[in-house]
Amino acid sequence: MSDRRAQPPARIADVARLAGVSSATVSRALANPELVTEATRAVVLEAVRSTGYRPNAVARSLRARRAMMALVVVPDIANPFFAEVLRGIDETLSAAGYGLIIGNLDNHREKDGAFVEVARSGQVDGVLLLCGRMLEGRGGALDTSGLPIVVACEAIPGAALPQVEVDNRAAAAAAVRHLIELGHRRIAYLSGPAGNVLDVERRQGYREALATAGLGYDPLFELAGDFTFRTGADAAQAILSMAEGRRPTALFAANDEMAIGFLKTMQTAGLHIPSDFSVVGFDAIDYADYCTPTLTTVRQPRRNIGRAAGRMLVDMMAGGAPEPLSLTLPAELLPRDSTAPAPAGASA
Amino acid sequence: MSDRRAQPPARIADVARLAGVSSATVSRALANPELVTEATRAVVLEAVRSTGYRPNAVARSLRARRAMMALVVVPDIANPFFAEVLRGIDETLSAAGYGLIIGNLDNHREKDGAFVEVARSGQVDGVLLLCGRMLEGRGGALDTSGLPIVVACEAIPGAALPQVEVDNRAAAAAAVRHLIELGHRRIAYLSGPAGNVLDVERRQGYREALATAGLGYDPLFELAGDFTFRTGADAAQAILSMAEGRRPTALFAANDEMAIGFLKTMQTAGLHIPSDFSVVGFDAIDYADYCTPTLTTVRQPRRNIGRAAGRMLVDMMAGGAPEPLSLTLPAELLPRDSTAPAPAGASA
DNA sequence: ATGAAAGCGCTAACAT
DNA sequence: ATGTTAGCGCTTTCAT
Repeated sequence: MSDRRAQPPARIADVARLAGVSSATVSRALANPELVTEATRAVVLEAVRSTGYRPNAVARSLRARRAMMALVVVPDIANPFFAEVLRGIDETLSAAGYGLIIGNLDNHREKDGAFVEVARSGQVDGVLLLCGRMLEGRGGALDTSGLPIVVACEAIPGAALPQVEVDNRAAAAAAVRHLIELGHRRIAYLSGPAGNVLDVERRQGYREALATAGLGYDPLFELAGDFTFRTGADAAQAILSMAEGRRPTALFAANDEMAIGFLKTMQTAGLHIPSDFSVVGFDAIDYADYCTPTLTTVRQPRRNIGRAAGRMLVDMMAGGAPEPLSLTLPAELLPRDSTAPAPAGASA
Repeated sequence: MSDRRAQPPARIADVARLAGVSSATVSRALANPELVTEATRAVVLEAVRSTGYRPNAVARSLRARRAMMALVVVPDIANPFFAEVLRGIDETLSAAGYGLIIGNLDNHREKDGAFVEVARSGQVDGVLLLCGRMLEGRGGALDTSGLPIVVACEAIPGAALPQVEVDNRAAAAAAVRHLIELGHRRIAYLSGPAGNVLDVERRQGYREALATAGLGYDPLFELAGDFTFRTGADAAQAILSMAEGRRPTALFAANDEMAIGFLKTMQTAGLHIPSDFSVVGFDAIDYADYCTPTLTTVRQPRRNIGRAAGRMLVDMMAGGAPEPLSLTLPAELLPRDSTAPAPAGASA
C-alpha cells in the first residue's frame, strides 16, 4: 500500500538530475547498458528505483519511429479457434519485444475503419490479418506498401502478401475420402457463409474427392450454412425431409459447430450416429471431443500457424524479408466416433 | 490498386504547405472545424485528401498527453465468456472515441509485468481488470493512484476501486435452492481453483442455501475442480465411487464446462440425467444449450457488465467520478433439462 | 480567423 | 564514456 499521493510521474530529466548525469546517459544506461560504465549504470539504476521512473512509451515511439507494437485483426474473438493462434503469435512477438493489439472485427465489416486507422496512424509497426480479406477503411483499403502485413489462417486470394495457412482443400478432400473409404456413396456438404474463403476451399476439396472416387456430384447435397450451430440444425431438418432412399448417409460440415448442431438434431430425430449416419467436422474445437459421440474432425496446427506468422512479421518489421516467404502447414484428420461404415441398406 | 510507391507518409506540414495555411490551421480544421472558416476548411480537406494525410497518433498522444486508449486485461481470451463482455466494453469505449488494447493473461501470472508496463508507460488512459486480482509487476503492484482503473466480472476483494459484477453468492444460492425445491437433499458442490474469488463466492452461496434449508453440510460433498472439463469428469468418478445410498443426487458446479464434463461422464457410466441425477452449472456458455440434456445454469448479463464497466472507465478517464461508483447486476437462473425431482429412493 | 513558436518526453547524432 | 543539441509530429497558447 503506497502512501505516495498522485505525484506526477518522474521523467528522464528527474532521474538524470538525481543521478548527476545527463538524460542521454540515463537513456543509454537503460537501453544500451554496455555503453556506460558499471558505476554510472548503478547510480542511474538507483535513481530510477528511487524515483519510480518508467520511460514514456509514447515519447519513445515518436522519437524512435517504431511503436514496438503489432496489430492482429481477428474476425471474431469469441471463436476459441483464434485463441490458440493468438498464443502462438504472442509467443513469437513478445520474445522479439513487441506488444500486441488485438483488433476484434466481431464479424462486422464496419469495424474495418477503426483498424485501418490504427494501422495507418503509426501506432503499430506491423499487421497480422486473420480475417480472410483486406481491411476497407473510408480512405480505401489498407495500404500494403510501407507497413509490414502478414496473412494467416484465412488466405486472401490475390493479395501479394506473405501467408500462413493450411491446405484446406487437401484436408477437406481427406475428410471426404475417409467417408468414401467407409463405404459412403451419398455424401452431403454443409457450407460456410457465401464467399468465405474457407468455404470455397473446403467445398473444392469435397467436390474433388467425390470426383476422384468417380462419385456423381449432386447439387442438392450441398447445403447452405454459415458456421453457426443453428444452420447445422437446419441442415439436419433439410436432410430428414428428403426421401429415405435418396438421403445422404454422411455429411462433411465446413466447421465443427455446424457439425455438432447437425448431429444433435439428427439424434433428437431418433437417428443413431454413427450407425445410421456419419458426420465429419472441421477445426477440432474442444467441444468436438466432449460431445456424444465424439466428432471426427480435422485439426489445424493452430499454435504453429500463429508462431510462423509471428516470426514472419517480426522479420518484416525488422526490415528484412519474411522467412519463409509463405507457408502451408499440414492439417490432420482425427477419426473419432461420429463416423462408421455406411448402413448396409444404402445402395450406390 | 495504388501505384504510389512507398513514399513517406504525408505530415501535417505537407498538408499545410499544399493548402497554403499554417500547420496550426490544419490541426484546427481537423479537430475543431468550428474554429476555421468554411472556405479554409474546404481547402485543407482537399489537401488532406490529395496527400493521403493521416495524423500521427503517437505524436498526438505525446502532445495531448492522452492516448485515447484503454487496456482491458482478461484472464483467458479463449474463454468465450469474456468475448461478450468485451463487446459491451468496446461499444461504450469506441462510442467515446477510445481504442482498446486487449491484454490476455492466458492464465499465467508471469504476463502481469508486460501489462503493468503498458499501463505505466503512458500508452493507455485507463485500465479494465477482468482478472479478479491486481496485476503484480516487477516494480510492485499496479499503482491505483493516478491511472483510472475499473474492475469487472471478478471482484478484487479489498481493492478500493469501482467494480461491476453480479452477486455470485446470491446466484449460487438460487441455483442450489432450485435443487432443494426439486426435493434433493444430498447436493454436491464442484469448486473452481483454490483461492479464485468466483469460487469463494459461489461456494458461500452453496453453503448458505443448504444452511437456510436446514440441510447438513458434508465436507465430502465439496469436490475440488479448476473450471476445466477434465475436473468435471474426475468429479463424476469420485461420486460414482461413493456408496450408492450415500451418494449425492445432485451437483452444483461452479461453471458450465465442469458441469458438462461431469454430465458426460455420468452418462457414460450409465446414469440418466436428470432422472437419476441433477446437474446445475454456472455461466450459460453457448454449449450449455447444445448438449444433451440442455444444462440448467446461471446467466450473467455479460454485455451489460461490459457496458457499465466501460461507461465508468470513460467517466474516470474524462476526469470525473464513475457513475455509478460501483454496480452489482442480477444473474438469472435458467432452468433447463438437466434438473428434475430427486429420485424416489433418495432418503433425506 | 489565422500564424508563430513552444514543447510533450525521449533518443541519436555529433562533439568532447 | 558522457554531455550537448536537435528534433520525432503534433497541439496549443499567445499574438496579431
